[in-house]
Amino acid sequence: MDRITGTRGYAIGEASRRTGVNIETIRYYERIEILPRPGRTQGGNRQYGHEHLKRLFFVKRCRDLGFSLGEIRALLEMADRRDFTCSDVHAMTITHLANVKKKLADLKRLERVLKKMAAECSLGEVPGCPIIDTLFEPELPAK
Amino acid sequence: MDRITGTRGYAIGEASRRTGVNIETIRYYERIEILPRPGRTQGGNRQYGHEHLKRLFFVKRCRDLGFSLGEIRALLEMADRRDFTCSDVHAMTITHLANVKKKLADLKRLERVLKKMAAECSLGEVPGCPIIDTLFEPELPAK
DNA sequence: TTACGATCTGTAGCGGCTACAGATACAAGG
DNA sequence: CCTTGTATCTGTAGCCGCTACAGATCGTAA
Repeated sequence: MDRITGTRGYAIGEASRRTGVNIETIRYYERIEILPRPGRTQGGNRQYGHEHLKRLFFVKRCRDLGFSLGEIRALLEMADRRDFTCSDVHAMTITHLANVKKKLADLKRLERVLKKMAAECSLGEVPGCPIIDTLFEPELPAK
Repeated sequence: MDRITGTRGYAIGEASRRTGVNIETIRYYERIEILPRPGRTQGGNRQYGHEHLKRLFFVKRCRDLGFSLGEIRALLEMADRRDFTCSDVHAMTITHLANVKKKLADLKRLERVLKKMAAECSLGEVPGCPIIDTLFEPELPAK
């Protein structure tokens, strides 16, 4: 595309700054074929166009939303082939949402247990501690 | 200990069943020195005593509570040396609790965004989808 | 031209397991 | 005692999603 338009594109550092994706990570995405190979300068440096940045943004957003690279690959494939239906995407989103909800529930429980442990602690300066004692008990309370 | 008391102890499979820790994981913990090396039978099979199981329970509980193996190592070292004070442990717990709270907040945001995306979807059977469109936007809404 | 930063490739490491392969050990039945 | 079948053994490699090097080359401003 750069060749067609004649524009120079962005070096990898610039792409990194603009998308918030680490340079090493960008190269990693290329290696695992999440990101298509960009053009190169005569010397061999990568040159990214707007399409690449758009895709990188997409990947970053999905990662921020907790999608795995596998899921992202699936989403991108659908988007690339343009044969996806909205309900395909909806299904993936709902599945992912369910996972998130589950993690939320787990974390809430953790929070509760940790708070309880901390509250029971007398903060004494002598050895011995109810937290350690609790941890040595075989059962997680308040399952 | 087995030798002193003359009891046989538990084979690794039994220890795994009793603690809920995977066999491979038990061996892994031994390798990274979270769990002390157990005695062996004449043939070379591991034999665990109650102390080992107790420690395994401890590790499992901590993992379930989201502590890293590094944190667990620190807790165990304190417990082993018996020189820890309750406030040391309290501090670690509070730090960890803060991390959990942060993760909780992040996940809640994810949940909100995912719900919103899903709700905007018309579930149409034709190509094109507001979810994909949203994902291609550079900014995460509702930061 | 020279200097310095940016980028290049390739490889190895992180955490926390998990999954093999191929060799032994052990317990129960005949 | 011998066989069979399961359990366990060691060692190594793989998983995910990066991250961190090392050592070479590119690009650019003075």
